[in-house]
Amino acid sequence: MSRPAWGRVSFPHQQEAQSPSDSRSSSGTGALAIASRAASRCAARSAALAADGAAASIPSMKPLSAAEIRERYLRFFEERGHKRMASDSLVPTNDPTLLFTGAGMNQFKDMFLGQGSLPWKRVTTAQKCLRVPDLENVGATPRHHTFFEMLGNFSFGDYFKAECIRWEWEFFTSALEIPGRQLAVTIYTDDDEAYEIWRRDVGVPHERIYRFGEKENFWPAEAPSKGPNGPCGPCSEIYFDRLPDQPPPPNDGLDGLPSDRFTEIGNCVFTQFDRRDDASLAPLPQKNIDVGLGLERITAVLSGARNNFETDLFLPYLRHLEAHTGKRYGADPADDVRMRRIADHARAVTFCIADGALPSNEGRGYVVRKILRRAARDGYDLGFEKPFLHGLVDVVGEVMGGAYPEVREHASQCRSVTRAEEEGFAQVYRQGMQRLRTFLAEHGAEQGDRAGTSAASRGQDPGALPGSGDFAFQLHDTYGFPVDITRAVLLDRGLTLDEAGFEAAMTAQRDRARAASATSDSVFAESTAMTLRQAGVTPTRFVGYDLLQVRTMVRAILGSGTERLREARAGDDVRLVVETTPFYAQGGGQLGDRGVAHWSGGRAVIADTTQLDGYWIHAARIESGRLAPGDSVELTVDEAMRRATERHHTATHLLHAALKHVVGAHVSQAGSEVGPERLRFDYTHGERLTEEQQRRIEDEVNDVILRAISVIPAELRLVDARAAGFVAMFGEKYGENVRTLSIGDYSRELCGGTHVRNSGNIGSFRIVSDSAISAGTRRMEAVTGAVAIEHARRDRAVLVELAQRLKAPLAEVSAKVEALVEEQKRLRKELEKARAADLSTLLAELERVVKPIGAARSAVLTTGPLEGKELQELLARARQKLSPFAGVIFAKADDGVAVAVAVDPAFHDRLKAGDVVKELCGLLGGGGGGRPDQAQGKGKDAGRLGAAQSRAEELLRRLA
RNA sequence: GGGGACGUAGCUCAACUGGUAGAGCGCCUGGUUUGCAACCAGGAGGUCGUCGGUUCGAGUCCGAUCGUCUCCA
Repeated sequence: MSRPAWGRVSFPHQQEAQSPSDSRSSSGTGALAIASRAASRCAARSAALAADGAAASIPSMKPLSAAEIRERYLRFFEERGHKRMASDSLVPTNDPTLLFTGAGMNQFKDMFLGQGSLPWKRVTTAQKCLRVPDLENVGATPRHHTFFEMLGNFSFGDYFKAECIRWEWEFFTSALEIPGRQLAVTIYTDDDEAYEIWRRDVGVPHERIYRFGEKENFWPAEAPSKGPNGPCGPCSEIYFDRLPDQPPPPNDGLDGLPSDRFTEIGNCVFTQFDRRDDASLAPLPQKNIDVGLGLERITAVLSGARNNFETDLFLPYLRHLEAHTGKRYGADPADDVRMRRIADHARAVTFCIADGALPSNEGRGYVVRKILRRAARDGYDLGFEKPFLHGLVDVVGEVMGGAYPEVREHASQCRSVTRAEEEGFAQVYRQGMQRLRTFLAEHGAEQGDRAGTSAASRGQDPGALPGSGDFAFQLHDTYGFPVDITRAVLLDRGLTLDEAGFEAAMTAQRDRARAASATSDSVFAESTAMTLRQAGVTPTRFVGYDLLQVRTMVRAILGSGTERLREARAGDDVRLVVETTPFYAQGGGQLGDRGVAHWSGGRAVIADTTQLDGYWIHAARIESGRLAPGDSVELTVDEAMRRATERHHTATHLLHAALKHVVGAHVSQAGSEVGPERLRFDYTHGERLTEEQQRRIEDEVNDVILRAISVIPAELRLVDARAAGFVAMFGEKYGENVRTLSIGDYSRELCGGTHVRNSGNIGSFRIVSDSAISAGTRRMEAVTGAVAIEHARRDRAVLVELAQRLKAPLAEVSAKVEALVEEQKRLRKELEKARAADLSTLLAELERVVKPIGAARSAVLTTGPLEGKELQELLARARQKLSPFAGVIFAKADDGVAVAVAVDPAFHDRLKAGDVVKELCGLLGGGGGGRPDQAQGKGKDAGRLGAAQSRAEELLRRLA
């Protein structure tokens, strides 16, 4: 786990207050109102939080907007030689071990190991981060968030403690003008170097420098004693002191302090050791600095707010909620918690969706869903009756869009996805309530006082409704119905939940999951890219925008793992890394190029190309000869494949634009895959396209193709591209410089793929299919160029074959089929009628052979082939007409004899239809069975029919 | 990564331990009616997600697969 520069609160006294008990006072009766009680337990925390408000104002400090603080920070470090880099996406691309970006340093992991490819040794960022472990605390405490921003400055083997500490101090005291007397710092137990710098260089008084152990002031926490191995180091935190005039507490006595005096506003991590297997801490050759400051906290401190939410970062959400619910923030502590939580979650969800993490039922999508639903419930409790969360997307855009343009660019996507999720949750909620009501009705909930005696004897909560723990778990686990709602509904009927049972089921589930997942929690996992860098291989130069063939040198040959090979021979499957390549590596939805490599005495086929952090990886099979690093090779891209892919890729851009025109501006891309055979385009839209819409889209795209418009790529700085109105593809990540693609004024998008030079090269465009892939998302597949012609040809072949079979001209195929279907229906009806008539005949025959045996009217009849269904029908009619009936029917067919038996319930003490069938079918070499009143089976040996018939007569005589 | 549930008519869902696939709403036809989900009679509509297996017989049991929902990590 990466310990955050900004982690869980690390001052020992900073545990947030917890209210010990539930509140039961509310008397809401509506289902949703009931749920609100669960939230009210947060009220006490919230009240405690309000109480400390008075101490917070700092007249000497300027209130600064969050945007201003962010900008001052980045500028401050730019002025000190740092490269200002953009925030990494919330979804880490090259790191499958992480669900979300949770700290500023994530994108620089390789740099910290001295193996990164960035040309800078100092960088600064404002990083969007998401963390979910404290989901339930959000809103109830002053400083918990899911989504937050971390301001960071980093040194990769460049400056170290002295500069770092001085600069942080200078930033706070000069750039933000926080009086030095209002700051306190912490250091790691024996980090005297840091102490000296704080004490001497900066001048912090001794009593304001606190020493803590490895749990609080080491990264990763407790690494010296517990690991993991690898880079680690002490850290030093900076705290804001709200009561600077009171004497600082002694180091030992900090536990007893009130929690609201000190707020952590910065953490400097000094990565200087390499922990080894024997728990020794060896000095690292390259010492790093990783500083993180929480923007939300600093904003709160500087604006004198009593908590992070009452700042310009969050107030717009609270006002929006006030306006739409009629409730006033500050009027009711429980509602305040809800409003704060909604504000936090609205930001989190919007940023996640904008970065391509859509709500779903697994992985990171599930986390997004969980956050979104948490907020949806708070909304219900606040009084919203309809989906409302999507209305906050625009607020996120207003507050954050300046620093993070993606939330504005993808606003319509965020709105529609959020709305669909809200509706999905409403559904889950309704169904859960229904199930719960049924359960309560079946368990005598109306006699609540009776419950619990047996529960107590099993060691469960006395008074708990038996079985309610398991049921609540089932509701939660299988149907997603929140347990606190279940609890509240029970309370409303004077019942309590079997908490012990619920916990047990929950624990079992957790244990199962834990046992099953053996995730490595190493922050610095081995990677192919790192192996290559360690070996001194330079990143690949890509020239494929202009060239399809180059002569170059092999730099590395990799086997299946990360190991490097000295040589590859005929038959080997390897991965080649070369100096310069014309092969496009899979990315931006476009598949990697295929082709061949030639060298003197050998040849390899390249089946796919991918990219890893600047290295182009060519998946190759050696066909002949030998190849070793250092050899010269000629690489040739399969041109037909590349050109076909380009046609599909450029067409994808046209399709995107056409969809927006025809279907609506809310449509945006949700993924795409472009290859030589077809293009696949996923987009957000709630309902199926009409034939008419599909036709118009096809027409529009083909129209642009016919107009033969130049397709113009260009390389721009990202900021300039955005300013020029180029649309960023949803869910994609971009570097400093981006490639843009213009197709006249028809389409302007950011795109690093390869394209045709003129829209006319696409040839033609045909939609192949359009279907739903999940709620709110559809997938369209289309083909272009020769493939489109091929498709048309295939369709025509089907038509021609159809016409031949129908012996009709092409134009009349449809009418002919319709006539055939009609005919078939008519025949089927006629057949049914005929069979019904047949059955009537058979029934009449049955009546003729029926004879009384005892009280029963019984018969044994042998007929021609009958279907099982017809036999059943015949017997059913016989039972109705000849009641009380008992009889056997043998239906002879080519493959055996079907046997059906009916016995009126009045005779079941003597004869059961199932038994009769079993015996008769046994005689006939088959099997069968059924209910006592009616049964059927089949025998394969028709030759023994006579024996079976007489046995049947014999059995029926038991009724006498 | 590991669990659980569900896929049946246009929609919402039934079908006991395997034994003739149903209801309500909607739709069509005819009639009656004309103020808030109108009524009566008749009718159409289903490869029971897909593939394979067990069985005399599979919507039902077993396996695989696709999809949806949900929980845990």
